[in-house]
Amino acid sequence: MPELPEVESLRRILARSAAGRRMMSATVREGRLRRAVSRDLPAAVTGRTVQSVGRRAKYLLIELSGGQVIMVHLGMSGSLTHRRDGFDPGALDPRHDHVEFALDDGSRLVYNDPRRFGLMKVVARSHLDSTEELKGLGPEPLGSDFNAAYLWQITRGRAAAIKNVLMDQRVVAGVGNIYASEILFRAQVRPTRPAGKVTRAEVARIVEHTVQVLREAIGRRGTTFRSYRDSRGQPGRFAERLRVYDRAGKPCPACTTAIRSVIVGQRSSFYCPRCQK
DNA sequence: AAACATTCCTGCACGC
DNA sequence: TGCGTGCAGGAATGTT
Repeated sequence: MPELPEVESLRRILARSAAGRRMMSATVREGRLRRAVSRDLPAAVTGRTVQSVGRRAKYLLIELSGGQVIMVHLGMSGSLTHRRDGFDPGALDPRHDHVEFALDDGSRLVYNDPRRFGLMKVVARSHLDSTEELKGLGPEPLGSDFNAAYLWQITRGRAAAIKNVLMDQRVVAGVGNIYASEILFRAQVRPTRPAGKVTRAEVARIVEHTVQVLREAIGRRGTTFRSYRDSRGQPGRFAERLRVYDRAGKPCPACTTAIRSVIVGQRSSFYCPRCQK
């Protein structure tokens, strides 16, 4: 489930464990991701030192000496693990260890992605914000630019379902399918509601719970259903906090009515027909 | 065996 | 008409 909380968790762990380390080599075993990994990548990063690790939306940004940044997106099924002796790969299949960076302390950063919907590229830091990937992104959901006034204004007149708008990365960057369902449950708004018909009070609740859900998920290092692992190889622990996602037919934690599932914008969505209007 | 955590692209409908 | 925008649908892929 690489949505924002998963990527932010990776960032925090890597910022502690990989910062200051020098990259001794990079190996691309399988470069056919969403876009092909450039052949120049190993040469561009070898010998560089990891200065810091950032994030924009669901993109992880590994900042290197020399002004280069490795931009990583985990797609649907990707993970980036920091491995040393004794590392337990958990559910990760070594056949999908596509890219590997060897660090100067003998540890390795390994990008694993079964479905290969992810992305990895090297960009000059000065050009980061003008890349195709980042330039159209909306505000960070945990930043001050994402507020009720903004969401109110951007939803007016829109016929699309509120859940689709919330997941539109140009509207707000980082909310994916799982958290969208959870946010709307807490905000008591049905995922199918036309965005333009969501009231002021509801818009305010959506913003409030977006922040609350994402913060809580970051605190639990994300959500794991199947193979997602954080950079230490551990599953995320937000899965046990999910109130509606993947719980069709089970009782609503608030009122015990059976949770329903519905397809919105080709993505499965879950809601309580009683609590959510 | 149908479903799926992501993004990107196409094409249609609509309004100015 | 032509252009921009909004929106829906499909595709990429391997696993369970």
